[in-house]
Amino acid sequence: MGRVRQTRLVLVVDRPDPSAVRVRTLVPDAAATDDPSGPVGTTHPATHWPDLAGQAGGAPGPAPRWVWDDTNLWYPQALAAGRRVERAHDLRLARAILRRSSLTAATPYAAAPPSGWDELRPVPAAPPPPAGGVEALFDLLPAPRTAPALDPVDEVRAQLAAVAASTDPGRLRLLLAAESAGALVAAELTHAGLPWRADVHDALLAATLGPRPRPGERPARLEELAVRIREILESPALNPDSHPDLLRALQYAGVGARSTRQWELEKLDHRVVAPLLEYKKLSRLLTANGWNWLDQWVTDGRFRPEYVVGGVVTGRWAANGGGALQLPHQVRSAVVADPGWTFVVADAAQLEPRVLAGMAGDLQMAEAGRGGDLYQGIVDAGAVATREQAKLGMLGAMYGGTTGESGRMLPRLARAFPRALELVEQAARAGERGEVVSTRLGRTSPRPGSAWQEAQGEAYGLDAPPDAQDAARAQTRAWGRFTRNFVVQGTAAEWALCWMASLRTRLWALPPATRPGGAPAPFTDRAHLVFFLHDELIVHTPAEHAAEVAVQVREAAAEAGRLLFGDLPVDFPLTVAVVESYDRAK
DNA sequence: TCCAGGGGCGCG
DNA sequence: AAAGCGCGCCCCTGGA
Repeated sequence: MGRVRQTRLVLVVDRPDPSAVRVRTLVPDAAATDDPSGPVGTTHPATHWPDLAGQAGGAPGPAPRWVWDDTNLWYPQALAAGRRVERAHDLRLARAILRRSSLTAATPYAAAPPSGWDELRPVPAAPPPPAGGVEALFDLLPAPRTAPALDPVDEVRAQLAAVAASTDPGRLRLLLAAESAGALVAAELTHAGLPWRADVHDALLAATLGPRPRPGERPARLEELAVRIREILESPALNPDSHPDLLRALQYAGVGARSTRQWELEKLDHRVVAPLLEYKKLSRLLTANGWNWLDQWVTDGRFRPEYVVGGVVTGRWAANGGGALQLPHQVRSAVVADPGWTFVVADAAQLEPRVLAGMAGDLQMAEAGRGGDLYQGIVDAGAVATREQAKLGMLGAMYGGTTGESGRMLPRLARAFPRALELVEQAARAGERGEVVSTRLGRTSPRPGSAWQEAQGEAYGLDAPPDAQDAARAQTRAWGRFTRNFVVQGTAAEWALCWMASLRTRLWALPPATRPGGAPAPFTDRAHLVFFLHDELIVHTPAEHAAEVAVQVREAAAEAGRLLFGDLPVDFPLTVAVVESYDRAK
């Protein structure tokens, strides 16, 4: 880009003592230059930090980048007070990346002994305030817990220096920006919540399980099934929830089950199988997403899980509470847009193999994925005969599968797409040697644990037991499968972060609904993200803006592709659906 | 009575 | 059809 960038303020916020919030200014922005040595600017004593966020955010020129120890300690309060932050740098998340990245391995930052910054654990996001009570409630929110000894100005300078001294500052800078943007999105997702119709959910449960039972009792439908199972197995005291109990009863009745797993039971020819599978299915619905779940997780028509950014080793998000990333398709009909609003549900098609094509620079695979269905493209390229074979084969390549149809496809795929297949093979070999691997942007896998190392050493000692070598070999392969998958899953997670970060900015530029809501609405008065699931997201939007949102979602995906892979011609097509409820997508 | 771990299953 | 990767959460069991 040829244009001159305007200086973006970097504002470092912390709470050195309980009575004051301190905001210090660093210039220039980390994104504009690698120079971390700007002077420390003014200090603003304050007790009401969202006002500062609001003032700084309203200043002319580019919005500042806020630097803080942990997004969850600062941002939920600002959101509750109606303030939106445009850019951030989360020191805890950035540190976790930089301390382990192979790109910074040669820097003093990576070599330094552990400090208090390494001990920071994710904190739960502050729960959103109940509707109406915002101003009064705000000052009661707990104080941020920054340890006084940990100076965020020192830390951010050290991080910027590490990035500048790394083997690829551009990639790391993008990764840190994306990770922090993800932290903002995660806080906003919790703040906004996923629209959830408790009445629809309750009706669904009642239709499937029977009316809500008294605490401690089984719903009627489930109880009927339990009775039938006991009759068929002639085991009057059987508790079908107890695996050992159930397995014993199955064996005693001569059913021939080796476990109580669904797919094992399905293979058996016995009249207990049908009611038992039905019982397990309904039981799962009841315990995982039944009335208790509804009571605990849905309030004011919103499901507000807590997302844990970087909670998975690969860089994927995890979630706490409510099983947010495991929402069964069975209950998605309860996810209903508000009146006058609608959902735009977008899903990145075959994200992981596309990311692999990009990383490997595999132009043949990129060509196979041009525009449409990558798996069909693999068939059309003549590599395999059917779409299902292409899918199984690619999954096997990325997960390390060796058996069955999946394994049989590997040689053909390797012939057609040598670069892509070679990349995952290399990653697997590195893992088997105990080495680390890295994603496109530089997130690096952990080293195997000490138990792994010891098992490797012991297996080849003089007095090693005969099966120690087998066990060690199995562990070796398992770690290879992990590193093989790490590069793909981790890079896909980076793509998704860039996608969301770009979309977040684009949605903010859209107009508010013509009929705004009542409560403070830093961003929920217009199209906004309400759900994220690895390669899929949901935007809740005023119905009149849905078409524009669909355009922006696609453009954000294209932008994410360019950010990760530059001019390499890898497409990232989306499946986009404009729907009133989540179950109507796909 | 508490808690770790296994079995199982939901999601990508 | 599960397998090969990554998760969270449920129930139950068995040991402290």
